Amino acid sequence: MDEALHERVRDTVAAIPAGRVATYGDIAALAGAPTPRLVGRVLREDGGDLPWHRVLRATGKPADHLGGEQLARLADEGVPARDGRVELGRYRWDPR
DNA sequence: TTGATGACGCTAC
DNA sequence: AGTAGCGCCATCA
Repeated sequence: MDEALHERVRDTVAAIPAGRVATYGDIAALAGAPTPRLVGRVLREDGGDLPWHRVLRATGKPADHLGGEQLARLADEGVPARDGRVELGRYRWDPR
């Protein structure tokens, strides 16, 4: 198991500022994960202590099992959702 | 070891 | 714009 990578992903997700969102692909690229699927796996295991609600798919849509829970949290942080979809082009986290 | 599954992404239709 | 198919890597049966 790559605990280093595991921790790297967690750190990256935790680095997402409030009011901003990031895609699984972005997290994978920043954390150096081989595939975005690994990001989802990490969130599934240790997502309890992480702002997982700021992580969306490339389409700007949250994961299916999350329901409106994620959208509600984002809206509370100032990220409005349009028809269950967030405007990535505007709220996408840019780690410049 | 092979096959199937999954908090996904990209391309094609 | 929405749906479908294939690829991706790690874990489990």
